[in-house]
Amino acid sequence: MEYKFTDIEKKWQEFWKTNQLYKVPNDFSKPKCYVLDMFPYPSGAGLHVGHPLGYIASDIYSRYKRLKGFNVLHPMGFDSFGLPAEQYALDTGQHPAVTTKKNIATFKAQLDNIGFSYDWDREVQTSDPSYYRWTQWIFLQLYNSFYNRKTNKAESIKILENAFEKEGNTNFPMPNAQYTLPAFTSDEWKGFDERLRQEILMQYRLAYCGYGEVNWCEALGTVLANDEVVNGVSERGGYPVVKRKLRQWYLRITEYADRLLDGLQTVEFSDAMKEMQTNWIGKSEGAEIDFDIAGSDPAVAHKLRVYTTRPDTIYGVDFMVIAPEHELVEQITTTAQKQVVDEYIGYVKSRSERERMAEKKISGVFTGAYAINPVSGREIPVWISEYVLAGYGTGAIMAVPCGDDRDHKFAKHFNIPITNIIGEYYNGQDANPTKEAKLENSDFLNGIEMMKAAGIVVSQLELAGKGQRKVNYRMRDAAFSRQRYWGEPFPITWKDGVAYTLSENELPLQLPHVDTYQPGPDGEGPLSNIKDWTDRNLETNTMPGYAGSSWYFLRYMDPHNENTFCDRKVSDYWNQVDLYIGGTEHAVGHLLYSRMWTKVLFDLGYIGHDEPYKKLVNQGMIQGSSRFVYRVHGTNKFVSAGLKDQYSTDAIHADVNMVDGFELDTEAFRNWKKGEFADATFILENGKYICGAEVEKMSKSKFNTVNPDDLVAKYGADTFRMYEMFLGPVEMSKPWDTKGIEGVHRFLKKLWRLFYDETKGQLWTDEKASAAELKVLHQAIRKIENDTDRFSFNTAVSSFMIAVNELTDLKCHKKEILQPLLILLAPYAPHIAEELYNQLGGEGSVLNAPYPVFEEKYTRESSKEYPVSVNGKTRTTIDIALDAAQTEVEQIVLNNEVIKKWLEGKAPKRIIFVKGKMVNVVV
RNA sequence: CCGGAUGUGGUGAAAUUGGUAGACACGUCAGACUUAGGAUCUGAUGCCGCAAGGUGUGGGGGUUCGAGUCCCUCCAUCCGGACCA
Repeated sequence: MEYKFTDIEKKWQEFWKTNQLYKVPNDFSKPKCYVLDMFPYPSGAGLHVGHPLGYIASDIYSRYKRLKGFNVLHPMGFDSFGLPAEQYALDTGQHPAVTTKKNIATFKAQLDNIGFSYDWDREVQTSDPSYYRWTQWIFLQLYNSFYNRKTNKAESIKILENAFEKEGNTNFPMPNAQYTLPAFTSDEWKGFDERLRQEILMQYRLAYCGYGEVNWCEALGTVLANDEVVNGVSERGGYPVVKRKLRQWYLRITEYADRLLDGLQTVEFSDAMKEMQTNWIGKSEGAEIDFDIAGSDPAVAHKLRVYTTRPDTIYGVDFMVIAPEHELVEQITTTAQKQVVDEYIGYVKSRSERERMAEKKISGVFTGAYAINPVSGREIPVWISEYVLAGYGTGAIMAVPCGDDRDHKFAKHFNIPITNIIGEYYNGQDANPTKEAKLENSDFLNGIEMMKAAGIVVSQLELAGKGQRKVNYRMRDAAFSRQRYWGEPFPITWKDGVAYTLSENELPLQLPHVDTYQPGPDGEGPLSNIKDWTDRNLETNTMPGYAGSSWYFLRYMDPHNENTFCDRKVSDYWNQVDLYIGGTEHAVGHLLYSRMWTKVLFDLGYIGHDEPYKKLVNQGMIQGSSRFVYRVHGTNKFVSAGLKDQYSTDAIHADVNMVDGFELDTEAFRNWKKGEFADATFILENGKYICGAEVEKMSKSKFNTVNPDDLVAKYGADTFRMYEMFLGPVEMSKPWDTKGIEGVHRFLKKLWRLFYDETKGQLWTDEKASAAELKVLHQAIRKIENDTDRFSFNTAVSSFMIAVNELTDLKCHKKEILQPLLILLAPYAPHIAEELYNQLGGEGSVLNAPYPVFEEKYTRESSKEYPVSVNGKTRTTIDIALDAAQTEVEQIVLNNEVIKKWLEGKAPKRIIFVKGKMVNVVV
């Protein structure tokens, strides 16, 4: 009997489906394990071999945990709102709902082909009204909450309203100090009209509407989040992005900065990932210091407030720099300098964000004004320069050229004298940002270490009322609205400029059907073109892509609940995602937003945990390995890669699927692209046409995509699964190479031959296993269990191969050995494992079999022990090297080889002995 | 510039706490069975060398009885953040 993988896989996939073996009950009596993949955006291109890498890893782990007796939640769904579907709709007129549905069907078929153990009953689609109903509901919770800095958690906005009524906002300072009315009393509050009250409350809400500079992308007609902008262009499409003021919705994620930072201590993310999130949050501790402007009327004295992380360098301040957009610019510029300042500001405005980032030219201009150092009383010139950013800190800095590189370059460029406060740490050539120097030229701070001085300076400034400690974050509130159609509508109506929420029983607010997807007027979204929508005064923005993905892991737990987004008892049971697998590209987007939403839902008491993911594994990207053919310029001749230097050629992408390794199938090439190259002639080397190669991103346009369906058809899903794992560690990025898949396929065939012989048929027996056979089995159990536990799937696959090789050598066909081996294999190659397990007469499905238990006694070496006396009858002096933990040696176990040598007269000179085990004998 | 990661045969890669480097597989070579094989099996395969032997984990230095693994330094590649005071 042959290994007919296609029949076997079809048979068992149907069996699992009809018997609902993947159905996961919310059975609270069993220990749980939640294994989650980042759900895909169902693009029109379908899956390529890069996608399933993480899915296979998580599927193996889920099946493994299931065998270990856990109730495993391993769901899949689709992040089906998003830009590409809408872009496609704009191009073709096809409704996003239609294309999305089609794409999802394709994805599901492709996924099922690989044999994943998803419980499709729990599938979620973010664009489904029964799902986004709850996205809208959670939005309302965000909208109706504020962050109470006293209790350090989100609380109902009603608590805030009551407080305002009683005592004004003295105990609840406004998070956004830029607002024109930062403080008010109880009486004032009572006097405010509805509109003003609502406007004030808006300054506190966790989801709020405001005007702000946003990243506006003209080409996409929409606003992008900071992390969707890469180097001044849009991440998707690479279109230019400019700043523009628009009415926008935001999430007040900045209030959670500290908790998002602290939470990282409690989760198992890679150091790289934690680092990225930490950098994105960008917490820095320092001080705000007020400098008076010299000569100004004390009554209206202009204070210049700066932010610094190094208050200890206060005596080294040689000049001040304020951002060109700073509000004080106009007020402090002297008449003499007015013209040059205006010119400079004009110049800065003419430069795009991109230019400012690309060419780091030193530029700036003196305002004519002087500030007074609040500690030394020294008068310091105030400059304007674009290297100071209006959006960070206070938009103004105190420049310490001897300690900061940018300040130093600026001082040198404009010939500003430099005060050295760090002695020999400063060489006159380059700034030195040391924190270790003992201060000089710093009056009462002289001789004090910089680290200590910082505290002293801040304390003194605080006493004098000229400064205070201040923590700054680089992270901004997240823009939460898009001028787009294909997203969740906001459950908000507008009346007289005041936002009102829909009531919960009006949800879901369904996305209306439209015939055109063109943007509305003034950068508004397509919804503003719909009369019925605008008549109802509904918000015309929609939510961004990350809205639906910020909580989907909760919906999987209780997907059909119509009373709540997820029952509290159910979320308490499934709790955190035990293993989350996905790419690094979501490091600062999705992962931060979903962490914030989880914390909010936790604060409001809807769930019992405040970090969504316990452990995160980042799968590497599978790149494409492109192939090129070289056409001799201006001809129809193609020259093999090794000879191309002799000609002038153009490189053309050739489809990797018609190349075997590097050798081109020239016939296939002639038939490719409807015969575009039908008349091609080839200049071969050694009778072959060799292609050039390059590693690139996997993409259809580069003809380097490989469809998993093709590989499954040729080798079977089990081979495909194991091969993807065999490629290397899941975390590592690597180019796809189909070549080695034969080896894995060969392994499965070899395994099959332990059970069946083509001529003899069934091979397995009920004989008792030998010690050698048991040793092979138990070594395999130990290794594979261990490897699976630590996600080292590539070495686990190797261990299977070793075991099967050894059993083949031993001609072992014993059920006692083979059956446990199949259970070990079931997570990796479920179809063949199920088939053979069944053939052996295993009870029920291998999916529910008990995992084999490793017993050490079977793996012990059976060697004889030779006690050797060292202090008694010595035949020679032996030097015994011990490791630190070892204090004495009672017995040395020598192996036969050493004894033999000893008897030949080669006495050991030194025996190296580590942790009770002899590791080396120096003869 | 800052931060993180990686660097091991022709190739993908192994090597739990420092303990025989290169497991396992691809590829290659030789052979067996075959009408044939892109099936299967056996053997060889880091490099230099006919051999004995030498050498070997990006380069250099160090700690150690012993270093792919730890420390210092330099180089290369990839990823992330970048005028954040």
